[in-house]
Amino acid sequence: MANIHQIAERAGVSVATVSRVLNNAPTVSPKTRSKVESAIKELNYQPSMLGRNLRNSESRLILVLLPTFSNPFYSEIINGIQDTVIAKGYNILLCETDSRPERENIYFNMVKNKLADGVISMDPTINMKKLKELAESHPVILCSEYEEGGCIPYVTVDSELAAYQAVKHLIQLGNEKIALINSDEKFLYARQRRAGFERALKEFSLPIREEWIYHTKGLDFQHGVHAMRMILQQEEKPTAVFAVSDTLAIGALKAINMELRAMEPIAVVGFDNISFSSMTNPTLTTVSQPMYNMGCTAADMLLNSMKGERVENIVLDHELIIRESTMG
Amino acid sequence: MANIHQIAERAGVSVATVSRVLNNAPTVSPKTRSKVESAIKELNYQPSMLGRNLRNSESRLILVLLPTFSNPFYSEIINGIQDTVIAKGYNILLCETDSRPERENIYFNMVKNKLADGVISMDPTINMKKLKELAESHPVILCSEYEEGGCIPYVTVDSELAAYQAVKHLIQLGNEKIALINSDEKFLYARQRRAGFERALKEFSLPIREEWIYHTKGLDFQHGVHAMRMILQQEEKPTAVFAVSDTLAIGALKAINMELRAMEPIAVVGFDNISFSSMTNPTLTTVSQPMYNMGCTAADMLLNSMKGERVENIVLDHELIIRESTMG
DNA sequence: CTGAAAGCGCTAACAA
DNA sequence: TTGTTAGCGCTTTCAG
Repeated sequence: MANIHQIAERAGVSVATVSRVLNNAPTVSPKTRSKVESAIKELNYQPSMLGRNLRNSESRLILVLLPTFSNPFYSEIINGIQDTVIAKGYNILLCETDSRPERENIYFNMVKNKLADGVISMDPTINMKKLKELAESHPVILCSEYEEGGCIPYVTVDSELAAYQAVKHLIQLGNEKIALINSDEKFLYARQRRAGFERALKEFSLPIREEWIYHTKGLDFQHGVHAMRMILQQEEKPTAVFAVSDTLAIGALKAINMELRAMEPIAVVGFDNISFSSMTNPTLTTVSQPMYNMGCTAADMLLNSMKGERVENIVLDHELIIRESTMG
Repeated sequence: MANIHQIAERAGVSVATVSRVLNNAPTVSPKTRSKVESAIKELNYQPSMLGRNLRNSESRLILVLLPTFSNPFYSEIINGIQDTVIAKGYNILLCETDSRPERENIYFNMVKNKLADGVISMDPTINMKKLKELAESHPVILCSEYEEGGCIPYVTVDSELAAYQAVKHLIQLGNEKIALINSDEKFLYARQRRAGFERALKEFSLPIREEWIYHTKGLDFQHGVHAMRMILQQEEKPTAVFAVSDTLAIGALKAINMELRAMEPIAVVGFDNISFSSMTNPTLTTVSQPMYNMGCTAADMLLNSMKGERVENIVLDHELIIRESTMG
């Protein structure tokens, strides 16, 4: 692969002029420009990103941290991020942390090492302390999961309100015995969704029964299946269940289908509106998060932050999508 | 952020010695090493990847091309790739082409520009001509979708055989009227799966009826729903359907559930064994592809190819997973 | 409008 | 065992 010197030689100009042509500098005469351009064509030259990046001290790479690829929730967000940054000449370095702390270090170093110009984290399991440290000297945006009162800008939805509305919907349908399938409450979203759940129950003077609250160890379908089974083992069974993730809700639906064919149906509400949620039987009532838009927003915020602008936190709108799983 | 000169100065050594410590060269005395190491600690130094990459003329980044994030099939493969390359000190640059040719160019240039050291393509829509051109001078591996008789090494499964076995399973269950939901036959896997489908029918002297073969314009659930609806509009309805992707099969299942509650059940077989396929109602019989392993294998092949080794094509084993959708 | 030259941060050949 | 130095490929100031 040719380098800039060979182009300069071939075109009979200096490397500076080649560089100017490469960067569309206005101060190049048309004649010189075309000489350089033909040299570039003839030698099939591509400027090296490595050299350019070193000189400019930027990589034009955005690091995106996510806990796992297996939850489709993240796929949609990534779509939004990718479309947004590509339009600005950036690319994404996608990193699944798998909730493994040793991986975090690799990624944080990549940023410190200048291999990435900024970070979007969607990982609730991330080491906030380290991330905040990184954020002091590098652009960082939190997407979806965030930190209350923290100093890192975020884009998210109002989980508490969304959960409240979801549970209220169940109550208004006549359900008085409502279970909650939550994930680990070390995550902010889990605490918020639980708070919304409790607010709705309290508003209607319904008791909060701990035996109907189950905390899963993950968000896979199987965790939802297991949670629902545990809840169904209770002597008194709930008539409805709110799960904090569609994946859990879909697992719950499966467990209900398997174990309760002869019983009263149990209403189910999920959270996220992943594309599967309209393919289940029954289709799933769920809180729709604007995932694609959230990705775009996070990317815009990061790009602005990288330009040195101050960015504000953003809370996007959600929407309760009512489908068959709460229609008896 | 400090650079190597500052460390050298602080430690009272030359930059070469610092570099040696950084790269664990054996020819550094323990005393010097510890001087350098404390300087590194004190200044909180991280070597710049930009400088190192330029010097070494490598980026330690692997470009992974995939058509879309929304098919979970790819997520699993990516897991395998990521785990494998991270262990070798590489990272992945994940690129969704969305089947947009202009994006392809961006990515190909990244490789030519040295921003990526090698490519794993899982994108059936990729411009093979350009990819082959790239492969002449850069390491490239095809994963899942490949080219028969082409020169780019690949890892895949035997789609024809898998499809044959899947359809044979349907026939042995007593089905004689079997529909095929295929994607666009410009894709090799689609042609191969159709060939397997036809081989099974022929073996049992069953006619191939074009009105029961539907080609979708994509692999989303909705395409499966639509395809099944079209097939169900036929005067004579099939008793079973083979879909070349779980996403399509799940959509088909949905269409069947919606439109045929009172009718004979229609058996369905999918392809991929995505995790959602055990959550549907009924659970989906499907061909399991070793997705994680395929990702690991592709990554290993690429890494070897980057070392200059010759790599052989690999065909991994598949397995028919029999679930409720073919059990009446 | 163009060229010479410095330098981004690092590694490695060579010399000592 | 360590230091000096050239140079990876590029951009950009400064001088002309």
